[in-house]
Amino acid sequence: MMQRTTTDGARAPRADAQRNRDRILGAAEQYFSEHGVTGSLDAIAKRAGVGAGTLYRHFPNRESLLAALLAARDDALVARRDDLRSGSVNAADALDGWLDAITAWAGAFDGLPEPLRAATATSSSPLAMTCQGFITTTEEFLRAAQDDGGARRDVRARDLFLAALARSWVRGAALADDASAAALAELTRNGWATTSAARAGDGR
Amino acid sequence: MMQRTTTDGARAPRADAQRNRDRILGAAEQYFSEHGVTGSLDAIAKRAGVGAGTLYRHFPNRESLLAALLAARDDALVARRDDLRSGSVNAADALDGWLDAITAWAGAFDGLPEPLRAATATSSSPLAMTCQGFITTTEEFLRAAQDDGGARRDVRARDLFLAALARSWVRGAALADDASAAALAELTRNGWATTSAARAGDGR
DNA sequence: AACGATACGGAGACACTCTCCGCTAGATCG
DNA sequence: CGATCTAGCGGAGAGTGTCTCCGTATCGTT
Repeated sequence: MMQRTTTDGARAPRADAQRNRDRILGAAEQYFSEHGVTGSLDAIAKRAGVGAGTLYRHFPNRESLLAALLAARDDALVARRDDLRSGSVNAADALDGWLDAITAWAGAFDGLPEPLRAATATSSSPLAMTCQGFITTTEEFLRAAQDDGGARRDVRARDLFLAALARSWVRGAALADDASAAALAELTRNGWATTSAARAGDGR
Repeated sequence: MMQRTTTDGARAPRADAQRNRDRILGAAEQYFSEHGVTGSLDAIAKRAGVGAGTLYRHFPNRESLLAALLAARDDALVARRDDLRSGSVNAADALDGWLDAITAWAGAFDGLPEPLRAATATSSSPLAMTCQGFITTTEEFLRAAQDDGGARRDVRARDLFLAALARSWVRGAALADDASAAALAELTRNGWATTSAARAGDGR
């Protein structure tokens, strides 16, 4: 019998490898939830019942582990995007909803915004692709809102993405009570949305 | 001869202690500038030519070292505050200038916004007092701008402070080119300003 | 059953934080 | 100017975490 191959010609993964990978992801999900994204990787390996070497072979560094973890959640965000695309009467509301979704997503684990920001900068991290994708989606929503007259023309999607990340980052501060979260959400929306006289001034 | 005492009766610090303290601060300033605020404390001790114990006696943890470092810069920020208080025609511009000053201040070292945010949350850190002071000042500027009709009434000083910190945090991302910094500045201002005052005058 | 290929595990090298305590060297007093 | 008292020094080392290396176990195939 021929060995099973993946579509791109690589050999199928060994059964135990797949099992370990899943265990690690499960343990990591749990551990990061409890201790934030800076929790000990060795502790995750131990919790998963594998050696440190196994963990690092599957995920060479913290970022790639994080990326794998987030990949599982991508679906939810993509679904949200589709919901917003089809279900919103108002392009500005859709953009707003999308930015909220990103903010929530970036708050999945304590301390997550930091590596996400770093990834957005380096573009050579496993997280970078994910971020880039979401920036692109943000671009679509933004353009629609702009064409609709609901968003200022001098705003860039990348900056809105960063602002969403930043909101999530601030939220990590215990001080940022719920009121702060809401306040910053509104602050941000006021920042990009057009109001009656939307003649944006020159930025000085 | 009487021993020199400080005003509150404590004994004057020993000469070498003072010298070492200064050396540590100098080395830390340099090291943090080069490596960001997460740089190795032991390396700072070595660069300062003192033992690790000496460093930790003077500054029990990273935050207190940071706080001492920032205290030296407080003067500049206070001066800026006074400038803005007296020299601004427009209360909104003054607030804007103050928030810019805070953003710049929080960007003194790479990674500084993170401990500042944490300090703002815990209120039991040496950095917390500094932050609290600046929030209070922000409150003054904000109130003036609100009374002047230049800032929305539903904005809180604390949130503006956090937003300034967040801007500084985003700036740490290499991706955040200069355009992003300016864009976020404007985004923020549009967020809190009333529409009539949204257009920045000579905000400096 | 036998044999590669693949993956496992955990010891250990290295880095960093922070403490402990014997000793040094300022400060003060006679 | 010693003598003495003690604040302050330094660095070894314990604890924790990251990440690698390689002998060994296991999988999948023939």
